[in-house]
This record gives sequence, structure tokens and C-alpha cells, in this order.
Amino acid sequence: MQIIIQAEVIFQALADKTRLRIIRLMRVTGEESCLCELVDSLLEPPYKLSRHLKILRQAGLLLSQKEGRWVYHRLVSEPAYLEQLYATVQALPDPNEIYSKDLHRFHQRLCLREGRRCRVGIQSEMFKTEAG
Amino acid sequence: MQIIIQAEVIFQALADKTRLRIIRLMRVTGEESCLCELVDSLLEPPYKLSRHLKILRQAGLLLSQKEGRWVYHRLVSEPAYLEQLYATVQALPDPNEIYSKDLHRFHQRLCLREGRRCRVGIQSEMFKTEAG
DNA sequence: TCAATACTTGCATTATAGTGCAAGTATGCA
DNA sequence: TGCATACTTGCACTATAATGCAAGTATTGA
Repeated sequence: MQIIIQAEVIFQALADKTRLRIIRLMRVTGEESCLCELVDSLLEPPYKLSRHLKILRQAGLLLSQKEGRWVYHRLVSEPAYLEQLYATVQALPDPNEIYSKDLHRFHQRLCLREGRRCRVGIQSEMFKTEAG
Repeated sequence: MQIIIQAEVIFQALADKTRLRIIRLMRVTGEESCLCELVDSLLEPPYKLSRHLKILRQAGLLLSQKEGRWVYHRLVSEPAYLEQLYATVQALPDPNEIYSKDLHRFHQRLCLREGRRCRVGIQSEMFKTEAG
């Protein structure tokens, strides 16, 4: 899993609606987050988000850390131009209020944490594991 | 020729090496430029650059203005987040010195202008019009 | 030790994007 | 009026990328 520092790779990583939603959510909240929290915030299937997270990781924008069953993701803030980049992402308009809706659901989802950690799995009926 | 204000379209426009070279060159110099000057600076064929310029235009990053046989292109700087974006592009590393080489050739090419305007057409042997 | 579950990935499909060639348009100058 | 030239674009081809399903891995807790 090599990290490539080519500019076009970074912009390619941001050239997708779903990935921008992820970046923006994590930037605005400053939180790290597991997959199931993102599923409940963005209302997208886990396999889809998992792959987009991988792309962000490979572009060097995300760090992922396993904690038991959960994997926590957080934005990489070094070198400084990455911070500058996230700030720009955050400054972009949100005409359809997609990002603000994601943010709202994320905040609600944070209430289910215990000790700053997720303990519940996917809550959205649509994407719950069959066995659930 | 509609201008779309969706974030992913802007980042998609930046997700290409050639387009980043164009943006960065025009940002660093603050100049507007015609196609043949860009051909001589980036050493890429005119049809290729012409198409990339079109993509930048459609993303709302570039304004193109015809002046006789020449078409001058310049960066769009409003709204403010575009300036912020270009600043970030400019802040990105240039490990292979691609951008600095483009810049060098561009400065040399500027010497051929008369009254701030190009009057000569493509100079690079490789991309000259056959009849030339 | 076995089942539930948080997450990942191989595969097939579809969509999008970059490139080169060659032909096209439009402008200016002889 | 006709040719040179600055630029654009249709077409074919290739490469890359997004998606959904289903199957896989790894961890935890009963």
C-alpha cells in the first residue's frame, strides 16, 4: 500500500461525490469514524464506502486503524498542503445541502457512541447485515 | 456550454496531469495565453491541449477569448474558493520539476510576443503545422 | 468452539475518460 | 479569391473507474 505524492492522484481522489462527502464530513467534524458510522451518515452501502475509503487511503489522504472489529478512519493533515486542500473542500458551496444532511445524520449517530467509540454497527434498515 | 458548480466536477477537472500543468502555469505567471504558447511550453500536441482547455472551460475554471486567429485563455478567479483552489495547486510539490520546466519554457516563449500578444504560432519542431 | 458481525474484495458489468489521426472551421494576409 | 495557419472536433480505440452481488476474512462474545 504505497502512498503516491503526485498531485493528479490527490485530485483524482477528490473527483468523486462520495469521496468528497467523506472528506468533508471528517474535516468539518474533526472526528475519526468507523465504516458503520459512515454508512449511517451517508446512507450508502458498506462495500461502496469501504472501497472509496481505500482509494482515499491510497492517495495518502486517510489513515485507517483497526480496533477490534471496527476500523477507524481519520484525515491525514501533514504535509500542510493537505490541510489547505481540506479547507478548500470545506469552502466549496453545498447547493443541494448534501453535506449538511450528512453532517446532521453523523451528529445523531455520534450519540450512540460509548466512550468515544462506536459499539452498535449499522443502524440504517437498508444496509443492515441480513442476520441482524 | 454550461458551467457546473458541483465540487466533484471541479476536482475532476484537476485530476489530470496535463490540466494541472496548464492551471499551474497560468496561476504562477498570472498571464493569459494562447494555444500555441501552451504547446511550446508543455510540449504537447495542440489537439490534446485544446481538448484539455475545453474541459477546464466547462468546469468553470477557464475563460477563453478569441482574438483574430488566436484564442487567449485565462483562469477564472471568482468565486473566491477558486483562488483558494489555485493557491493549493501551486502549493503542491513538484518532485520531477515538471512545472518548473514548463514555466521556464513559457518565459522563453513570452519573449516572442509583440505588445503582449503572440504573433508567431507553434515553434516546437515536433508540433509545427505540416505546411510550415 | 461456533455464530454473529464489522469490514473487505473478486468478479462481471457498465460508464467515463484520455489519446491520436485526420478532417474540419475560421481568420488574416498576399 | 485563395492559401497559410491557429485552433477544434468526429471517430475509433484503449484505459481507467464506479457499482452491485456474493463470497471472503477477522474479531468478538456467548
